[in-house]
Amino acid sequence: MNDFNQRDRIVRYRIDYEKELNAAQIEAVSFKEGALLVIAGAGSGKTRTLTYRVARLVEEGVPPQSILLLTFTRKASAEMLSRASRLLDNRCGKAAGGTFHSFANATLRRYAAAIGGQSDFTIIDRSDAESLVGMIRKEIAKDINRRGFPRNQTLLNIFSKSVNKSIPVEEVIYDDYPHFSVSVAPILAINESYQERKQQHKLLDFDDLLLNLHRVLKEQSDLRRKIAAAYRYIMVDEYQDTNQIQADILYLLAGDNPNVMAVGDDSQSIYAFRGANFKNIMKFPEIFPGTTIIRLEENYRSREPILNLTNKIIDRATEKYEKKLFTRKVGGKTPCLVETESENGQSKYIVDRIVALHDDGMPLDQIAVLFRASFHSFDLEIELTRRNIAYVKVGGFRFIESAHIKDVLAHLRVVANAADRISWYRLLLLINKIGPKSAQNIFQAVIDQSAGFSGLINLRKEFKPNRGLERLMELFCIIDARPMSVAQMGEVVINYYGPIVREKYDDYPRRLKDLEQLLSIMDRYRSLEAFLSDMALEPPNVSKGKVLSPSDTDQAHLVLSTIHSAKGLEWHTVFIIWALDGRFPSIHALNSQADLEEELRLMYVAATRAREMLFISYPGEIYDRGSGLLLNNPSRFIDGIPDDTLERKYIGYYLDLA
DNA sequence: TCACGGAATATTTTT
DNA sequence: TATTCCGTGA
Repeated sequence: MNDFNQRDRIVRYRIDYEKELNAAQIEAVSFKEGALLVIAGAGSGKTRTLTYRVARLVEEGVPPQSILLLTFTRKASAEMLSRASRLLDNRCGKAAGGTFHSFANATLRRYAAAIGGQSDFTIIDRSDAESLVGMIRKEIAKDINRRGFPRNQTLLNIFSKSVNKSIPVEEVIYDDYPHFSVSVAPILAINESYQERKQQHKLLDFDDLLLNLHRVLKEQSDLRRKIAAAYRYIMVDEYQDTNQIQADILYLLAGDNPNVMAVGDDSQSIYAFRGANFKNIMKFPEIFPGTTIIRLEENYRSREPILNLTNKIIDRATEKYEKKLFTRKVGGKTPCLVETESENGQSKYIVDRIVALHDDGMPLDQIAVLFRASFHSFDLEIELTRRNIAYVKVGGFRFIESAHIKDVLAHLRVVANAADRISWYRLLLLINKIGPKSAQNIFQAVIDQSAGFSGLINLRKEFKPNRGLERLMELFCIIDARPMSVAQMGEVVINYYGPIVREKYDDYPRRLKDLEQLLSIMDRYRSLEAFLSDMALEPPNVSKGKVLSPSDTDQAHLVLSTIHSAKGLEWHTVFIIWALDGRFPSIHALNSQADLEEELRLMYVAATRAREMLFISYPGEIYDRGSGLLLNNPSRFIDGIPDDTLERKYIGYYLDLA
């Protein structure tokens, strides 16, 4: 028996852990020194365990500031910490929490001086990165013929994969994109130039955040020790979705006396496409010798018939930690597999069921419709609107990615970082009569002055501004003249941008509404830098066009969500749509065993979201335009499961109504 | 050098 | 079904 367990008897805890947790959970929560791996099955109280552990450590007298909770989204960590605060007291809120990316961002800015870097970098998202790559390829590789050369998007996928999997770019090409092998040289040249440009313009993409943090920790051992000493207790949630660099960062952060707790479920690893490697979780005990392993196998979420099905689904995975989930929630309805005669028949069936449930008194926010890809819900959305059912859509294309939002942000970004070439281009090209060439000249002239964004104002003589450019100069004069709050700055930018959006888009009223929404978000920030970082790192997850007006938020909404965005959540009733072989699994995953396994886990994640009722549906016959195939089989992940586990139904009565 | 129109080309999930 | 790219005319 170790010291800690002896103390356990003496200390009087304010929280009654024995009563609130099961044996395995208590073991995890009261674990103190060393490395701990918690293999937590779906619905086994993973979040609960992490939350109680934070509270427990604080009760033990650990200073909350020395606890670091790394999660998959910042929302998740904020929620856990606030739950811990409610359990114990608000000391728990002082623990540090966030994603690997947000932690990297904060750390790099804080220690910028010490590492000889700059703190006024801008974080660029995927589409920013794409336009940068686009600029470069035009300059250095204009002679490459279009055909047979990867698009910007693909180029970025290659670069990013190389970083996230810690393997050279060439190798990624040979392994995953053999058809581009002939273009290795120009691709490498573009990559090199891309890395240079980012440095020049003080831009960091998502991968750079992790890379830079990793490099700093690795190369500057004094600083590493300092940071490691600051965070004596580290917890990582969703460990199955970390990649190699994140695992390395964790190792370096943990220091020589690692107190690290990793929680995850290899069966729920669904982010391989961005370099996540579920084998990380298998390797954890090797990296931290002497790791204690605890399994949480009791499922508190789902009724037995649902769990029977999900156990059957994950049985088909070939590589996993063996675990057997069980539940005490016996009884309940057998999950249903529903074939409908068409896509619209599927939508109508779903809406009918939802209306029926709602009429029986079920709140709409207890129901979710989940799907593999964002566009799978288009037809359903039309049907829901027609029947007047309130819904929110999560995942897929986002609010923040729409052109008008990015336009406004570009103006703010050059204020924060005048070297941000992407944003200069973006905002200059909005102006009439200014194209790439003029934008380049103006950008260069601004940079040459090294007077920040306000350098633009002094260019009157050189560039003989037209009306549009004149207005932009006036805008920057206003911003330059006096200090402003984030929201005030947003307001003057939107005032400036108003005429542009009216001219550019027919649907400008809707877009102007979005900008209002953006303003109300800005209102919550005191520093422009923090606002911009957050917009890149954790933008509002609600899809575009579905931004809620404040009056709407009280009302319960049906949830439509991609499965990826549904991770960690649960509902009373869950519908999984488009469980059609070729859609789910996606047609593009069919020729790779690893991809198929990932899709299988995705189906598992979707099905384990349900507490009481689960419906899986697919349209009976769909012609796939892309491949020319006729898709007419249910998803292989649920096909062939006996009727007593998954009840089959065919719904054909909508045929005449379509 | 810019703007516009027609043609070509496709995957999806997110920090 | 959109979006993105290229060539042409002003």
